[in-house]
Amino acid sequence: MPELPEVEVVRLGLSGLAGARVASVTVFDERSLRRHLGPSEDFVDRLTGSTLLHASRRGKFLWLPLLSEIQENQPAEPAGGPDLLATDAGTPAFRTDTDGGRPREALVVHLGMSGQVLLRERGTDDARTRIRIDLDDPVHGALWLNFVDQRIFGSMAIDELLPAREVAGEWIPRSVSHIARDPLDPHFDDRRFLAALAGKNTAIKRVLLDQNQLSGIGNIYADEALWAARIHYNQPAASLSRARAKLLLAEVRLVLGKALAEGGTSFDTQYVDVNGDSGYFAHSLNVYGRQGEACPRCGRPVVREQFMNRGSHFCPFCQRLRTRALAR
DNA sequence: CCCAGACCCTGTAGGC
DNA sequence: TGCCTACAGGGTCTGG
Repeated sequence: MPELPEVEVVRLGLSGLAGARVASVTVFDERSLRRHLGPSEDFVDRLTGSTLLHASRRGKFLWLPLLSEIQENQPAEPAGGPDLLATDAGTPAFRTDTDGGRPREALVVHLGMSGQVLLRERGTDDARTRIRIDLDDPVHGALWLNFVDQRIFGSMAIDELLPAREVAGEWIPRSVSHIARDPLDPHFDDRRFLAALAGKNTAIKRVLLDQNQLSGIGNIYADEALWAARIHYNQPAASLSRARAKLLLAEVRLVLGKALAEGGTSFDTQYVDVNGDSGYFAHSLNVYGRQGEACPRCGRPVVREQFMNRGSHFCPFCQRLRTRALAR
């Protein structure tokens, strides 16, 4: 179940693809294009022939900016020079806009529950490959990028790049622009997040999972961070003291950072990096998936309850639901 | 606007 | 052995 650390590992694996050219695209299952606005032919046409640039990420979404064939064939604008239009045959025309060479759109990837991006030598198939991108890479040669997704909650799409809100020169796909920054992002706004918490009467876990408030956290890391901060998943967000909310945010950062350092969580073959290797964070989990086992802090059994159509794992002793505002 | 819950999707595990 | 059901949950959408 890829969350921020897992997606970041995939992003790092894809960053080496910068400069690779898309030779061809095959869509085996159109359901994997659910987020693409337009038919699959449009997806294939816009991707084929373009060059991939280095991968970016916002929360659990990642994207590879695309340089189109047309842009590549255009000569660079002369520095400081006036717009030169063709005056006779054979003289190249230059674009008038100053950022004519920047990527206009990107290949957006979301792994959903079971998505994998696997880089293989050309000709190496993977079971349940929904989309294949055939690449010519200047360093690695002929590659297949196999988008594998058992449950098809993930997707690929081509989307327009827009300027990011807070940071000049940063671009983000339109379909991702509503996703909040993740808590490890240097531009994450702590004060704004804490203020949002104070204004929400809903359960704290629901807020942690709300990608519009802060991104990158899924069910696993929500449970782990709440356990570390000793907060019950159903505690109303607004009932947390500011100190308690700050502690929770710090624990979120700790658990995400630790998982990132260990290469992401893995329980089975559901999550793998671009080489198909698993992470090792599963050994570090304190409550997730450990119902019935001893709480690592107090020794009492960990409990699993249904919440938001998901399992919530917690220690009923360490994480008690409090009806009055938390003092500390 | 805020909030809660339904829905999508399929390989695997477990019961009988 | 084989059939059946329950289960996993990220993100979007709808309805109150």
